[in-house]
Amino acid sequence: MPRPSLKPQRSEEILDAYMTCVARYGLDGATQERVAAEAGVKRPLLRHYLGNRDQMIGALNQHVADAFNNLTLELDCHLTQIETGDQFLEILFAEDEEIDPRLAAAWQGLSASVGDHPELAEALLEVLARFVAVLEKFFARVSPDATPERVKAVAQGISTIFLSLDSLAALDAPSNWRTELRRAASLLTETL
Amino acid sequence: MPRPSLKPQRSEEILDAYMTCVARYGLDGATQERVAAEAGVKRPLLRHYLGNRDQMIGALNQHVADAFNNLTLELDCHLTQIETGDQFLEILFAEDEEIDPRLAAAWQGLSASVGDHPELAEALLEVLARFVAVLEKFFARVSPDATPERVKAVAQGISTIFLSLDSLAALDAPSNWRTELRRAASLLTETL
DNA sequence: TTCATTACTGTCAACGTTGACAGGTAACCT
DNA sequence: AGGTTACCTGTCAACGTTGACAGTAATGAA
Repeated sequence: MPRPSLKPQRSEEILDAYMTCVARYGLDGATQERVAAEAGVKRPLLRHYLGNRDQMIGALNQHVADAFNNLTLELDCHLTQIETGDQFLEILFAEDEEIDPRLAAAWQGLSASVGDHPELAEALLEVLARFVAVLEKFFARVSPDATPERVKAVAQGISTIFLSLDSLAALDAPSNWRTELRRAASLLTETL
Repeated sequence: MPRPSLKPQRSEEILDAYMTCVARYGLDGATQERVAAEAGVKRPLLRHYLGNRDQMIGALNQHVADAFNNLTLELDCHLTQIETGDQFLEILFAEDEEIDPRLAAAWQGLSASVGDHPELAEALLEVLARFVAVLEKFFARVSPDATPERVKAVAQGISTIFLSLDSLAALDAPSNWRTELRRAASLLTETL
């Protein structure tokens, strides 16, 4: 019968290119032309697979949310084998790209466009909430004596620092800023 | 002789409207039409006073930098009369708009567009560096025993948290997130 | 009053982005 | 081999944003 559909793979590829562009240029700056170039396809294919712009944005939102949730799940998994805050930061701040650096940037790019696309807010919040929750769970385990409020605050603070890392990198900030932020995160963990 | 020039005032008004729009919609979303509407003038006037789009962006960058530097200076001034970290956080996290909430948002909006406008990066970094430096000076004074590295890290961490506050607000994050971030900042100060 | 200068408006052309679709090509199945 | 379906490209129209400029109104000085 028909030719086999590439829709799942192609959609994934395109959404990944889209995420890359959003991480780099923001949602408005991620034009279909750029996305197509990044994905190595012609522009009309974007429409073919993902529909019009609004649908593309919706799909991207889902894609970023899924990717972020995956990170959260993996992290959760890793953390079960870890006993100290510093080991945790070793993972979170690893330079070796174990954590996709586009994720935080894309998250920021989307959240910067909430003014024009209010429908994105909910998913972004939920994704972040899950991330924070995993951190919270971890800290509650390794620091059972800490009050829940402190644990919450530390988890929230480290999440915020984590999210801002890549936007600072985009500014070509001196590299010691990253290490100082890591130290700040470290200090937070030590308060537990 | 000539009709008196309104250039200084009008330019200021327009740039302020521009900052508002950038804080809300990002740089790309802040179209001349929106800025003009926000400022209550016709679009061609923007060009009349500020030139073409690139020049407008340059002027806006300067405007935001000036406004942020003013905040930094005021804060520096306030801090000379303050002796504890918590008093400081009281100012920084005040809900009563003592600190223009558009500032951090506009800063984020600009820094999100660095991919398309690399020339913005330098000013943004410098502005942030000054802010951090003021915090650093303050903490070094009230916690003279703390090591410079710790002071630096705390200042950097709190700055990052401060900058991210308004973008979370734009997401309609539950209000306790703000209080948790404040608590995180508070924990940071207590490590000194 | 008249003149010089600036404030402001109306309007159109140029450009980039998106939407839409016709038509060609490639793969799979019977 | 032929038919069916999906992949992919070329192309044009519509829309929004920006650039540009001519022309009018207002103000203060000579």
